[in-house]
Amino acid sequence: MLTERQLLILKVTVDDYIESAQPVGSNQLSKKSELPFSPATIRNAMADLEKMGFLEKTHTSSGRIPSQKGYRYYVDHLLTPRPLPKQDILQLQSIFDDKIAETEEVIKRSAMILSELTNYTAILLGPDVRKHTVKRLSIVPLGADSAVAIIVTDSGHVENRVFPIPPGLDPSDIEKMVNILNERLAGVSLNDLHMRLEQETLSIFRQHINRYAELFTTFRQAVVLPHEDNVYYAGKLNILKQPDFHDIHKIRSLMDVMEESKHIPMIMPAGSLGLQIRIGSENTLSAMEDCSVITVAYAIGEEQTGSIAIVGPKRMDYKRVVTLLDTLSGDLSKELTRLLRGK
Amino acid sequence: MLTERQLLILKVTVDDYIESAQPVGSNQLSKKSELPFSPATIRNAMADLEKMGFLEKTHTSSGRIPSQKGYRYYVDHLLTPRPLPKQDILQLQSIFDDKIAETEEVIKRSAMILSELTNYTAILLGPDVRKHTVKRLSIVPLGADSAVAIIVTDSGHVENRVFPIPPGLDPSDIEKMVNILNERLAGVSLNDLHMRLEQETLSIFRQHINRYAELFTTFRQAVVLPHEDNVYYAGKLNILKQPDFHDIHKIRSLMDVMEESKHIPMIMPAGSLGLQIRIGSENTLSAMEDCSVITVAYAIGEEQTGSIAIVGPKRMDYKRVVTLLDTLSGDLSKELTRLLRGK
DNA sequence: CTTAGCACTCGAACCTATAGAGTGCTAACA
DNA sequence: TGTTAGCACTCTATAGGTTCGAGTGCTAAG
Repeated sequence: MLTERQLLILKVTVDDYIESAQPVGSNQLSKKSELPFSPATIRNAMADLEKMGFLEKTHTSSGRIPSQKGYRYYVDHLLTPRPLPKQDILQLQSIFDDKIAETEEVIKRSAMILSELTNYTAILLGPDVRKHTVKRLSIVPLGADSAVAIIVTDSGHVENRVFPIPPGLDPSDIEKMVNILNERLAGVSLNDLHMRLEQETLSIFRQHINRYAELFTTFRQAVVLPHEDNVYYAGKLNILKQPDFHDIHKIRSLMDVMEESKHIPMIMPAGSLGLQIRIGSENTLSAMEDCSVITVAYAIGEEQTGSIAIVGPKRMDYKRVVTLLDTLSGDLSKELTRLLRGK
Repeated sequence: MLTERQLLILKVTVDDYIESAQPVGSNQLSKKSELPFSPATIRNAMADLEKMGFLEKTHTSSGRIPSQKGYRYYVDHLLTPRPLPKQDILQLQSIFDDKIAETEEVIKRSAMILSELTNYTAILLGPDVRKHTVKRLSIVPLGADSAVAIIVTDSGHVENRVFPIPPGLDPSDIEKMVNILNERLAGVSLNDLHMRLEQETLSIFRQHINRYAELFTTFRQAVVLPHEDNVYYAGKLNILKQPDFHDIHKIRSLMDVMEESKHIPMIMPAGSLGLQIRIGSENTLSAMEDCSVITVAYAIGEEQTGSIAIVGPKRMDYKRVVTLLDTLSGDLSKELTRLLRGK
């Protein structure tokens, strides 16, 4: 068990290291007014903390830095959230200042502001497009042999894809097809669209449309969404500002991993409610073993969710980021739900 | 005037430095079979080349590296284009392998392949969306108070934006409006859209639609396109592979500049036909003074153009990149024009 | 005109000494 | 008994010195 004093010293050590990025020594600490002890006393306590695995030395006679376990304890027990400075609150609220009507636009702005406020990298995951439902389908012919298929969802999101149409097709057939599609598929989620397309409309096409087979096949291919996940990054270059990252190779593999959208689920695991902090090797990806990631979910209405992640060095300003994310996730949920309801 | 031998030695020196990234010495060069001279002879020639400003020394007793003037001369007079290896040609052609119908998709893939083939950063500028013409306008109401405006262009590009609609508006009015818009504005370029909207449709709205003013105002705001230029990047992280860039601050300001789309016109000036090479400080942006940029334009049909840029170190493999860009720009023009014609 | 020879220069790598920050331990102190 | 002063010790970072090697410029011989 840790004594009061040890706790205090652990906290101050971590705080100091977070701020200075330099190993912390007992002399330095003894100068702080929170710690009215002599360097020797602090040394003893730090030695204990090291024995227990909360602190580490970079070499025999250096000051100490928090270990992974040290950060973990700090985050779990020593984080005294402090209200955000007004300046920050104002800036967070500026996200919603202009009356933006688009979910995606709001999310993009959130990412930007967040990366500016933290100086870390912000990754925002929008709500899963596949849960959106079809509001309107349309097909706009572009010329003799191609057309663009457009799907508008209830959220105002628009998916579109150009696809080839069989040559010599009667334009009125396309019109018929669009009507049937809208009649049958309005309200279907994008996820089910592909399946329902066959179930509900194929037989009707067969009855009403000449040469339905070719048209149907190419259209179906167009609406299989190899949609990019809607991930928004901001402040990718902020990593380069951190003194913790000096090794170009590490930076590269880190940036590589973050760009690659297939790694997103590893960085911000879905389905976790509330705020999550992963420190160093607690991250699944080895390229991120020197990083900490803080994630939080937000909600849009009752069903849809998105998530926010901040990626920074292990030595990140947890206190500040946690408060920022807490606030933003609340605001974002409120605002986006309001937007959704309006529709 | 330069002698034959000096030319040869300049060329080999630049070639060697491009390959090795190390200052080139006379001993090293004398071992090459292209240069059957003694080190002393080569030394004399190199001393001359230095006096004339084509080569530089990093310090008194070091080997030499090409100066800006040296690169310029090399590029202007000593570049002997060499046919592309089959491997590269195959990979370039793989861009058009799948029958992709979308211009944007083709451009994206080109950027990717190009950055892979060169190991530099590729920036591709798509054709100016503002020159595309309206194929179909539509408005899809999302609920009581908002709707999404959709513009499909002749190229198959889709612009969309959510905008608020006045509460209590008659849905049939929207339908009327869409009909009028399509009747009057089909074929208008996106650039002129805003102007023509007022000229051609406002008076008609006045006659046919109740409360046209509010609807018109918000709709007009929606179709003012603060469209992102369609710029596609690939291989942004390739800079980190170059041994020339070790200073994290320089890397950061370079990456910063490249991300910011407002700098794009500075990086790849429009309106230049043919292939352009800018070396070091020939670039307008000071963040790019250690880079070379090679740009080339491509055409889509008779009117539209886009451009391709490769950003790498001054010590870039000009020969290879020039050939690659020449080939790709031709292929791209052909393929995209074909795509356009089909519509 | 070319080249061999040679003295010279400079950076990179390595060693050494020193200063300074920090530690652990012991003994004195309240 | 817990706290602190004192002290020897450790290790890094820095600066200075030496050596090695690659490269140069110049001169004189071929």
